[in-house]
Amino acid sequence: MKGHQTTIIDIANALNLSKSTVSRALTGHPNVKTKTREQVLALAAQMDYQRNQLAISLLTSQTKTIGIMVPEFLSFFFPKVIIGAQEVLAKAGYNVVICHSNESYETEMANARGLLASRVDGLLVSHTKETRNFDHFRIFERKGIPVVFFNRICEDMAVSKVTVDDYQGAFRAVEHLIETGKRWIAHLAGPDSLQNSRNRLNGYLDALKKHDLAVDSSLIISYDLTLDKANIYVNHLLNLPQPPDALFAINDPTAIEALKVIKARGLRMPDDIAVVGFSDDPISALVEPGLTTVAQPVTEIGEQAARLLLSQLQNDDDRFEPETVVLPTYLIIRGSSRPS
Amino acid sequence: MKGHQTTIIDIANALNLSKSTVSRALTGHPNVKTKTREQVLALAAQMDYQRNQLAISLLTSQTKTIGIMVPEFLSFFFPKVIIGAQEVLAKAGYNVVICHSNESYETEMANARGLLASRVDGLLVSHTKETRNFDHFRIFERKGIPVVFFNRICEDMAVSKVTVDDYQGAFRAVEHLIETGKRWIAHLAGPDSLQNSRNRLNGYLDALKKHDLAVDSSLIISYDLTLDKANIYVNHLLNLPQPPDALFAINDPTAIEALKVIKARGLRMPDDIAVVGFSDDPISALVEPGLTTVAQPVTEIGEQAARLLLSQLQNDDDRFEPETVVLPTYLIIRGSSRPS
DNA sequence: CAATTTTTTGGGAATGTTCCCAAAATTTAG
DNA sequence: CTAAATTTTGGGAACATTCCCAAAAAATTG
Repeated sequence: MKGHQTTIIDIANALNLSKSTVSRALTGHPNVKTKTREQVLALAAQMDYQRNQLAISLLTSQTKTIGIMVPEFLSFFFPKVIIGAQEVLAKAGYNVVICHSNESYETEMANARGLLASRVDGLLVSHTKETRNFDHFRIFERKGIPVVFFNRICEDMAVSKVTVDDYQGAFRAVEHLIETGKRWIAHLAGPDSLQNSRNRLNGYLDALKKHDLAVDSSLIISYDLTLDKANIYVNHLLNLPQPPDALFAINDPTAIEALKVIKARGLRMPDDIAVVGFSDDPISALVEPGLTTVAQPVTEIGEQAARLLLSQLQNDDDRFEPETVVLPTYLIIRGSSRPS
Repeated sequence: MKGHQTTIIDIANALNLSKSTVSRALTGHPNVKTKTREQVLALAAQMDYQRNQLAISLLTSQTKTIGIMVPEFLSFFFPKVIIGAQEVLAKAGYNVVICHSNESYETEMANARGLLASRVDGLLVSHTKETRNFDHFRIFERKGIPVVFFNRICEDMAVSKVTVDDYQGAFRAVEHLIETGKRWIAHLAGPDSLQNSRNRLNGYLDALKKHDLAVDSSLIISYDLTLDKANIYVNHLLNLPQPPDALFAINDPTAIEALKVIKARGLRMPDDIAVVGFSDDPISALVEPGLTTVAQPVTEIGEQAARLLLSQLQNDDDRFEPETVVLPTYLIIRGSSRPS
């Protein structure tokens, strides 16, 4: 008994039927005598029969499984995206396999190989900050397995993509700081490898330009998103001969780290220095002062990515045109920048 | 070309070899001429060959995949457990499929069916708060697929389990409140369906008893962990003729909701009312005042659960003895209860 | 150089399922 | 009651792989 799972052949033998008939009864095929179907169903339930998806997938060469690759899932962002995607995919009868690469390029490649071997039907990807070579994703493209990028996207691949308007969000955030009278605005930027880092940086730069403010390169620091580094850089900025009167951070964890440093130094927010983050992490509403931040429709990113993938999965007969969806962001103003 | 993945037969035909030889070359079997192996490997790389795990799993009847079922993964807790488990399992050559049931019993059952159909080799489970019937997990047991419960465990099943010492943690937390002079301590408890809720409640009760404090049932409220309810109940407690001077909450999100209500009412912490949570959510260190909380070794829960599963997976020849691991908790005292 | 040993290769079964086509059983019509 | 039509069932191929056993090729020995 050990290790042996009930198969349709076990049921067929027990009832003196052929596996074909049992298969038909189980899958709800119409051409089965009612009595036969009932017998099969009853025995299947009794024997804990559970269809073997491996065999079916092997035969039909589709697994009805989508791989989702994310760089991490300790912050609220990626789990929430996944939930959005999963809901849409589940409705279409797809399962989901989640891989997190822990921001490691090596792990990401290994995961991609694994998903390829387990024959996922499609892929939703947000790559690591280390990823500069995308060959492990191009294999999917070559094999005709649809790939959709979200949040962190690869510009060079002709596949569907979902992002938020990072440029506009950053622009609006910095303009808000300028409107509240800030003139010497620092930017803790993300790594250059991420397209959304670059877009946010450009939004920052253009907002300064629009308002005829000088861009000072000593106020712009790109870093790798590890929080202990954020701490160092914020301290560095505050130690400058002319410290900034505002800080726009690449994301909320970074901004909150800045809040800690600023509070520890006894500076007042926003009077001495205002802070704005990006992503509206739930924590941001709870810290004191509340963190002004650029919010994005997180669940919708997942939903949209899933929809783009599904549409590609369904219309595979003719040539597919990749699509890019850019979702809007909106500024949430809280105590860290609201003029008193 | 479309939809067709390269197989060993494609390679075999191209090189005028049999599929057996190609298979051997690819799997590193020793009995292959070096030159043949090189040819096969070169062509495989060139043709983007990727072994079909479905076929292998079907043949060997093991998928080298472990299912992890969690009720949610928006809070930091479950992702962190998953990361711990995944690390241990990956080292042993296992992949992981994550299912979240969104606290829905129906979804949990559907997920269990899915994992059964896709033939996972084992299961790590933390069930939903709705789950009272565990038949969908017993099927795995009956089929000889090892199951390990963690965090939220089913007492009635003779399988391995990993928990923290909820009783001791709660006891210590409440004793701490008593030591700081609190005498009228409320408890916002979790649903009765969760074993850890019951254990924490017992720890609370026994701490009161040990210090000869009266247990007042109006100060104990069980609820379903939805935060808007928490808000209502905290307000209710504060409106009592004799409001509590301390609150022990089932978890940190609940405690933080309480903090909000208390601050909105202009009460001082911990003088007017002290608050203690459970689980040491990262947010708890950031709110003001900092939240006193019972911390637990989160990643280790996942690691231990994975190890228990692996040991069961490896020694399947003889009878297996289920094991229960109880990990220690420790109290972190912050501003919400530290006497001024 | 034949005989023996060793290395390398090929053929076929097995895994669990679906689906097509043919065969058998049942129902309907004349 | 037979013939035709319909319903129900069975047999076998196919999916991609591994592994066992036998066959072929190469290497070694006397």
